[in-house]
Amino acid sequence: MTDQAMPRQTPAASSDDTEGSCCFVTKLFGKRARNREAQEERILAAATTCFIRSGFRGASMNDICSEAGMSPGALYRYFSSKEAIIEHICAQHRRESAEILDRMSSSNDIIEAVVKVGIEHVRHMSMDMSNNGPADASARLFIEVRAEATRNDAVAAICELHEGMMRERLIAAFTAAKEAGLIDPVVELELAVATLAAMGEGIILRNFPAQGVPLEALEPVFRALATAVLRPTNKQL
Amino acid sequence: MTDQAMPRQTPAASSDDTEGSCCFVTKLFGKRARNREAQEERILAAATTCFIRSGFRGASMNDICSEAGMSPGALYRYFSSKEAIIEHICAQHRRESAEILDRMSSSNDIIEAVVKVGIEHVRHMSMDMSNNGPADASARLFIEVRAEATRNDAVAAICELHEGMMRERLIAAFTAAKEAGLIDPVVELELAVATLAAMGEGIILRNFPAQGVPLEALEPVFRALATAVLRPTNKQL
DNA sequence: TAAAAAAGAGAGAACGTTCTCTCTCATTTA
DNA sequence: TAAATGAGAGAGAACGTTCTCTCTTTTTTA
Repeated sequence: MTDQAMPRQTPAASSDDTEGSCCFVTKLFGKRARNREAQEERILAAATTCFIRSGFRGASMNDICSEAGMSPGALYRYFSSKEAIIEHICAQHRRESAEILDRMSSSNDIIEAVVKVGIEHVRHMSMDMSNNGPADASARLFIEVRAEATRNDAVAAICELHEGMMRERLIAAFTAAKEAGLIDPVVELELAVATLAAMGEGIILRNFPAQGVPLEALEPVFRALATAVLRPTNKQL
Repeated sequence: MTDQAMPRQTPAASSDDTEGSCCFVTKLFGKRARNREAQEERILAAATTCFIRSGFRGASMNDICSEAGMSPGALYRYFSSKEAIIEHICAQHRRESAEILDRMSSSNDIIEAVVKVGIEHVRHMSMDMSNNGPADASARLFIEVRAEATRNDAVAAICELHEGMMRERLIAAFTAAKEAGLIDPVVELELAVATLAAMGEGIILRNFPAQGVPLEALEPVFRALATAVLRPTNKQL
């Protein structure tokens, strides 16, 4: 099965050149620069679609060109290699995952905060409609990124970078919660964080929402597991 | 980095033709048949090594031939295509995972049985020395298989087959345990099985042993999570 | 049992295709 | 008009697979 061809289009032809393009600012923020960004995004979106459909190795540059409605000559003006596109997409995906943690509430119920972040993470992975592909596109890409990381050092480094950030962020929140008496003092925070992360990723990997388990059903599961990990001796508050 | 070349060898040259080759039994069980099996295994082992190193798409048939010390002409006598080798290896890997469940004890402590199976699963995935590759070779292959299953229908069917068997096996054990009063009556067994499976696979995905978390440290984690899932209201027995 | 025929197994060159990436030249934009 | 942009042919390597040929082993024939 081959990729759908798209009619080639010159993006600047989309006729909204209302903004004035004056002086040297044009160099950095003018139409040219904006167009370059738009083209890069177009390529990345097309590549993401192709990679989800066929994998990093399975999708060819021709596939990506067709999907983007662009010639190889044009595409290579924006990205120097397929590897560069892969790394860009991996970084983007891992960054988006990490950013979910930034929205974690610092309320005084650490268990509920963890549950909310877990659910949010699964929702983001399994019900992403921003691409026009399958709902679980992001989860598929996640598996692909992880597989790539086992043999591609650059991708492994990207994953490690963002995972380290997530780990730190969680450890900080947990340390505060522990001091506030919201987490059992016997809990080893590093292991707890690793366990919760493994759980979340396992649920993404098995793709619960796509298998008929609704997000709401996942909530008590997350709560039970978070409680088991953070309050093993079951003291309330 | 390219694959190591191996000196070609004619397996029949290994001069142990002590067994008499008489009558029609030779046809099915004779040297020829045994040799064919040995060659198939040689190819599968080589392919596994290459696939772990470079992925299903990243490893070429030439890589596999070099690793097996065999020419393409010889290899294609045993497997009709690369796809056939991939499917064979996927089936083998998933079958081995499923078989771990067959050794699950039917003792009267369901939690401990689950813990043991979980640990055994992680050990099998993360500390497999049967290949001479990395210790977590099996875990890497697992991720690759899962990634392939998202876009290869044949591989997806293989995964689904074995997963269904595992699910049934666990549901049966849990149903018995529930009737014996070892599992909280409010527990939905399907969701419990799915949750435990996700946890196990998440831990394999994150590769705890390779990251410095020893198997023994994993035991209380598994126990806490199994308890949370199977006895949410925390009645003892 | 000895010679002849058939089948099996493997090596390695070669096939057609597809891959990533480059080059040239035309067109658009500032 | 100079610089930026894009189309598309295509180079060169690598891909999965097949082909032909040789050598060995087994089976059949005399």
